Amino acid sequence: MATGKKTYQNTILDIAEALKLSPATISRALNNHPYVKEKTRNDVVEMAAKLGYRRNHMASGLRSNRTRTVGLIIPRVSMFFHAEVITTIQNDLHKHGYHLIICQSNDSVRMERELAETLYASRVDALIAACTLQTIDFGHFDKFVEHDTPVIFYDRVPVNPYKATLIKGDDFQGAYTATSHLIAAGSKKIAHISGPLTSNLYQDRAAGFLKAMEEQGLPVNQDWIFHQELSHENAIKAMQKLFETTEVPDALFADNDTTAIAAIEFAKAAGIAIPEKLKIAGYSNDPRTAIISPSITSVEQFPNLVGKRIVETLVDLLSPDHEGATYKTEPVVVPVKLISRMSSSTI
Amino acid sequence: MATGKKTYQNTILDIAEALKLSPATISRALNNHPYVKEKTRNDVVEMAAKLGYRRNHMASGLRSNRTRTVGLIIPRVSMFFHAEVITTIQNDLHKHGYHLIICQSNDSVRMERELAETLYASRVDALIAACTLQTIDFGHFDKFVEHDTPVIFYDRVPVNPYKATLIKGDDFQGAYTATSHLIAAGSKKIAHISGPLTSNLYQDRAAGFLKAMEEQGLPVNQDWIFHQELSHENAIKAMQKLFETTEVPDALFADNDTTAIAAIEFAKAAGIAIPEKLKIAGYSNDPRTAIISPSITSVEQFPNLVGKRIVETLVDLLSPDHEGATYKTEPVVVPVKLISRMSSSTI
DNA sequence: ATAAATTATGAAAACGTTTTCATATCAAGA
DNA sequence: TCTTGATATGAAAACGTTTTCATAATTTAT
Repeated sequence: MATGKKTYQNTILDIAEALKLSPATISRALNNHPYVKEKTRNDVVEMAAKLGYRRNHMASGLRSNRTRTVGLIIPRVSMFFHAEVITTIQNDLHKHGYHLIICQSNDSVRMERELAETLYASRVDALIAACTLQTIDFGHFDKFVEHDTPVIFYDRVPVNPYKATLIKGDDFQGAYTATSHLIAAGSKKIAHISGPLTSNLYQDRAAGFLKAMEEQGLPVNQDWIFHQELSHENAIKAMQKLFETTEVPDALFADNDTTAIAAIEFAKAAGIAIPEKLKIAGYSNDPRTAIISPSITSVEQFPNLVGKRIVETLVDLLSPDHEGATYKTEPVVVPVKLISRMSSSTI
Repeated sequence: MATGKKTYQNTILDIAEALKLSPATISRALNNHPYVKEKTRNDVVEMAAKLGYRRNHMASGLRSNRTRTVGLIIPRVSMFFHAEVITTIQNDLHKHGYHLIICQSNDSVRMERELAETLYASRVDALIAACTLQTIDFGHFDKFVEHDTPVIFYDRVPVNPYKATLIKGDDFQGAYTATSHLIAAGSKKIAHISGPLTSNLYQDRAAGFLKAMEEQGLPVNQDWIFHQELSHENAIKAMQKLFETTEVPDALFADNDTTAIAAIEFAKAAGIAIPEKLKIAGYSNDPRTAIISPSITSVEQFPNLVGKRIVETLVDLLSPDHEGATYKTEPVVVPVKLISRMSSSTI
């Protein structure tokens, strides 16, 4: 009290003093620098623990120009798929001593651009991004690439080559499997409510759908294919269009579960029996698909696996002895799996 | 190129040089220090914009001992209520120039303790926490309080007085309203599946339930009251107990929607008509409650409002001209609202 | 045994800000 | 006009690390 002793947190200098060593040695010992005697390192680690030393990230980051922080930009944390991905990313990154700063674009390109700017200014060590569906120009990520900050895109990824790592679900396979499943269940006249083709996601799913149809020699009715924002309202509108004519489809492949749910609601209201008259498959395996009746067949995307892959990749790219480019040249593809439920049952 | 000019980011020194001023003045101008001439400030701000200057958080934080970062500890980001709260907190904090570091305890007290430790070491300017249901000892937050770092608890808050700000839903009112609603719909024999009484949440809801029953002069059957972890399995077990005897309840008030959903499933399987033979009300207004059939009456907690209140409070407590304690003495109570659906309908 | 190479440590600078202290300028009061 | 007090700026220290450079200690090669 009478002394000028500070009471807040112990620093590297306190350890140095206690051990009669220089701060430089303490720093080296704590950072696993090779040129530190085994005994010295042990002493330091022990004393650090004893004093309850915690590295000051700001001082460390200022000097070394590394923040041990990763930035994440996503449309919304409250979307089921993303919430699950984040859960894993956050948990796994924490194990590796990294912080995660989560930012939401609210599906606005302008916001996404602004957030990228902010995160760049915050000197994050790496950036993870699931872009907006409207993001076509990826210029706001250039800064990162130019300064060798790894960028990882997942879910919604650039269509054109970009110096970043891509991690995505197997959308082609998912759509192909779902469509094949509907066909195998006896459907012949299949409609497809898809998202906008500006996104790789929906391009791939559209291709998977077409491949399955073609493979089974089924005609594709262009009036039954919709490319639109996958909202509840849009889905209802599409259903109205589909069922206002005399010839109606006997199955629907929807690119997300919100659309599939809306379709069920519409069918119930219109007295269309599911799965007898109309079979439905959705995408993402949202928890709601298991709850609604009839329950909805959907494509599981394994968000936790996606998160795991992201962190694995990142840790590799950020490891001090990583060599070469700051991105993987080959996209990492995470498998998907069809979860079959009542909405596509044969009875 | 030939010059030693660095190309990375402009600093306060670059602005100083460009304007023939000292770095001190630049800093003051940028931080709205009163003793800076109007013209000077304008010049500085203009030049900063021109040079694309962005404050280096680490240098700033190191010197001023403020990180402009807020820590958040929650059980899981993928729970609907929390996902929504986070969405708002993150968006609003961002507007005020704060970063948010989100950490998940996975509902483990040990993890929660560890995360508190980490966030403390990270020198967050404030901490927001939604504790584990098992958290009874709040000692791991003492450090923050002792060092005048504001702590805000929401949702699950300490029962005993603690030098922190409490933000919670009106659980008493929610339970009271839901129960009264069931009674008004004609129910007389109401069961209650509640969470463990170690948490304020369930204490308040239990009290609200009892108040409503008492007020209407209805007897409370202790065999029909459960205090347990609110999982799907536990809910099914409770339902089995409730319906294995001759005298069965005609309504159920469930402390969360997972339980209410399980109850619906059980009732469907057991051939108990809802709402004719059994009326059900849940809690949280999870999206699934609107989807399932029959749809479930539930208590909306306005997560976005909770998030808004949290940030408001925080910004106030962190504002440089805030005086007095680092916490609010009175808890902030966010209103709730009953959403009436089919599961409690009178027809 | 001596030189050379390797390993281990310390001194001091550096990172980019904020802040204290000193000093200069300015407006107002006598 | 000269003080005074307020306003405005600058010089330099400080925050806690990491890192460069220099040097000391140790091992290996000759």
